Amino acid sequence: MEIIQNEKRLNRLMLQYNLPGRFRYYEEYKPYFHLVRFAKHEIIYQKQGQRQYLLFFITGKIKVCCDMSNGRSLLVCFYTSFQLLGDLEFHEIDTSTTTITAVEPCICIALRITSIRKRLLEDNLFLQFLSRSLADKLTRVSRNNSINLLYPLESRLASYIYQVSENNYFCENLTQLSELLGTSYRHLLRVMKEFVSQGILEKYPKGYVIKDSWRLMELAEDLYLT
Amino acid sequence: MEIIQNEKRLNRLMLQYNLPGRFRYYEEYKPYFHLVRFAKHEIIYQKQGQRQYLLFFITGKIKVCCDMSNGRSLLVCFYTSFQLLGDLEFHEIDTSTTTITAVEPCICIALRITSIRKRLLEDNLFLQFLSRSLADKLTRVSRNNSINLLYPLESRLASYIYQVSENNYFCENLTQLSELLGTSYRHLLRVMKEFVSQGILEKYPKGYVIKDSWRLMELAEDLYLT
DNA sequence: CTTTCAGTATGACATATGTCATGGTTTTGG
DNA sequence: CCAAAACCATGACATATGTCATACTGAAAG
Repeated sequence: MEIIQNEKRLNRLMLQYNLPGRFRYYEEYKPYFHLVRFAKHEIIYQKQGQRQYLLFFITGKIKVCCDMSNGRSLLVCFYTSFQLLGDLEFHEIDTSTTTITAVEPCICIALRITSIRKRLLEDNLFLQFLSRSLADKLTRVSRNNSINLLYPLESRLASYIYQVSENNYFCENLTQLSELLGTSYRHLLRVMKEFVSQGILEKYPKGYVIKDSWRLMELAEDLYLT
Repeated sequence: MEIIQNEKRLNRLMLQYNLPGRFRYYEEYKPYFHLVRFAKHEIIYQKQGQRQYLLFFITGKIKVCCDMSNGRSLLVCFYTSFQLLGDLEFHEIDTSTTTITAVEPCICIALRITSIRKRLLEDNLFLQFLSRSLADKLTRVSRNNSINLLYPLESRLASYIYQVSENNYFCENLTQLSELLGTSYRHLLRVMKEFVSQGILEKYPKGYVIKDSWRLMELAEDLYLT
């Protein structure tokens, strides 16, 4: 996380995304807002520890994964538009460990909450926002789960590739990806090959090129969508 | 939903479950609290419409299902201990439609919110509670999803049977159940048969008897747990 | 430069699950 | 009481997915 020293831009963004309207005591918190940037692949949130910040995700793309007790990690969803991050962690629930990673460079507004946490608990505008954010996520996650259960790997993989690719180029560690999608490496490879033979992807020594972006989207079945 | 006219019991339960401590303006809401009972199999929450109540689930057992756009319905989880119901609906999100059914007779405290909704939005104690409740659910649902993805139907079915059975007797509409578990009727039958052949269940003309409750629990893998 | 290791790739086989056809049984509406 | 509908049951076959063994490759470490 790199802090961007640009007061003007910070203020512009805060207005643009209506941050003042989301806090009753906005003025009090003002000194604790910072404009920050995350590099591609940088980890934004992980486990405990990182709880000193609440993040307002502004632009870029992030990937949310759920860390399992057996050490595995499963994809939950992607976000590409305004979101509150750290809402779960705000409640200091330890049983949940999600890891949020920047898929593309991201701009966020960070609110350092260590010293204002107590005050935020009295801020009903903020609490409404927090609660609404959680409600939205719950809705989304429930829906995604159902789709996960109902559709084959093909859909999840198509959606994943569609979302993380840049310039129609897809290149990721497939071993890790199989973990993320909750499947076996073997099977992942099979489906990748299937995509290739269907002319959706084309294999290169390093990574794949998307040849039929439209078809990929069709297969994705609205999964993991933002 | 049947209202139980028993002021004394209502007050006792409200104290026991610390309802006064969950609202800043508790006294204002007092006239809107009611003690209610749901019969076994009665629908507690469904779609829109039912939003005039917030429910504090006290005793019994309930089943939460997610209604899909294609008309299907998928099991989300069970609850057997204190829970807030209607938190999602409180935010008036239409995309989410969950149905909550009483698996066993239930006692709840209903709070009629039609006239106090606005006031509740200013009640930061309540908002904290609401938000915390949503955070817990989100955590749980994420976890269950992952398990769903990682374990075979066997686990989900075992957990389901374990939870809805009474006196070691299990008797439900298997066609509906297959829908609920996101699988095919055929496959459900197969696994049921498997349980029988393993001596976990015993088939009777009407329903099944659990012979090996312990094994069933083992198979359940902590799924759908409360 | 060689060894090691992580990542890639593939075949063979097993298991989990879905689909379809078909028939039996029970419930229910008339 | 009969017919229709809903539910239960099972076989055959297809597809989705997992497991294991094995081998190749390129990059990192010594």
